[in-house]
Amino acid sequence: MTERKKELLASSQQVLKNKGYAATSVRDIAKALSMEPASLYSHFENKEDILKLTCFEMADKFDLAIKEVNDIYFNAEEKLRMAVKLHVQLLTKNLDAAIIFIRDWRNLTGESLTSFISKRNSYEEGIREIVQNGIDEGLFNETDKKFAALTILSSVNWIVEWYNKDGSLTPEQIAEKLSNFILTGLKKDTL
Amino acid sequence: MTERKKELLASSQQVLKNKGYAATSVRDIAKALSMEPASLYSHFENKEDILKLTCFEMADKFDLAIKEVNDIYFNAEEKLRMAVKLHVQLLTKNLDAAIIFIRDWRNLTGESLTSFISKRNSYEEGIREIVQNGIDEGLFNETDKKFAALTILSSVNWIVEWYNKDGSLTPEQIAEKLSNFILTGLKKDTL
DNA sequence: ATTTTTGCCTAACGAACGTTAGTTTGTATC
DNA sequence: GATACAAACTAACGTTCGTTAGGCAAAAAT
Repeated sequence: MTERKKELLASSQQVLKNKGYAATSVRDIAKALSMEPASLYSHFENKEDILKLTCFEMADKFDLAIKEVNDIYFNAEEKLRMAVKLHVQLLTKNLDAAIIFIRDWRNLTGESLTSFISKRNSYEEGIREIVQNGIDEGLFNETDKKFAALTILSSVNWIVEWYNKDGSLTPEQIAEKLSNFILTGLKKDTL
Repeated sequence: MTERKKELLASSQQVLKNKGYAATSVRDIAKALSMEPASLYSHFENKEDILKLTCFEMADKFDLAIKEVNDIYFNAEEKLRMAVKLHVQLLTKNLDAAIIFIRDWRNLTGESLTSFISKRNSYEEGIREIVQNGIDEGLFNETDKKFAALTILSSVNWIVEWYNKDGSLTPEQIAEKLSNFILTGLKKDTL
């Protein structure tokens, strides 16, 4: 991908995240790119191509991150903390793309959609593995792995709804708070 | 609202949840209702009216539920468990509407949008209150209330993404699992 | 110096969009 | 039997949609 294309993709994402993929027209995107609608097609195959590039670029980054974590000989708590930290980093450093990735992947069609879902499942499986590690190590409660993985992912992904890079919390602080919450919950330890 | 209108609204929601509000055309909806597109306008003001009715009907139900919970003299743990239980019940008993409510409220415009957001904030504030109760009672860890409320809500709302009424978990079981997770997290109590 | 490629343009296509006007049909009410 | 109302219809409106064809100027490659 050329520098120009990356630049155009980033600007496209900036406008797509506002109203969502389906409610944003090619003309809206073109305006944000300061060009005529037809000129878009010199860079992208079609409208969905922009969505495809966005979703798969993010999916690939997450895939890489979870594989990295699961290849390391940490204990489950350390693995989980690292997975959350990397996840939060990916979301916050690519906030526009992340918002589209999380909200608009359903608008993919055909093979793109099925392939995206399978990537997503494999990431989810990575999280489940960590939970299983923790159970095997006697560190985590015996639990419904699928349920736990989904709950973890939902709370992590939700940060794109409120994260503000000018806000008071750094991505690192968010990751730590979130990890603590996932690991120990709200309740005080009743010794 | 007449029975007929309720029935039409329910069928509209069934089709809207599939592709999302923005990607679903009035003609799609009409087809699901076995009528001509123009006939829709005998019952609804316009397309957004359907979204508006859906979002506000759900918002009102949640509003009622949280007020009910916060008016009861339970301790914070009981309040939280009840809030989660009611929330899960509302989502699962109105799954089609809930999916639209959660995913598509952003497509509201003008006064509807601002009013919806304010209702949403007030519900969120209700959850924050419960967390504050728990802190005051010395039951919950001193924590970032806003952060905690958002994390709780994200994990609860996420169930619409995987809940299946023919699945193995009843809404009650889901609510209990979720409450346990929120309260105590993954980690085993280390006595 | 000439050719090729790139990046954008103008113009326009056919299709789909949300919506309106006016009409017909069936069903209660008087 | 006449009247009123509701719920659907047919037909079409103007707009916006995603996309294509073809051209033109500047930059890069030969």
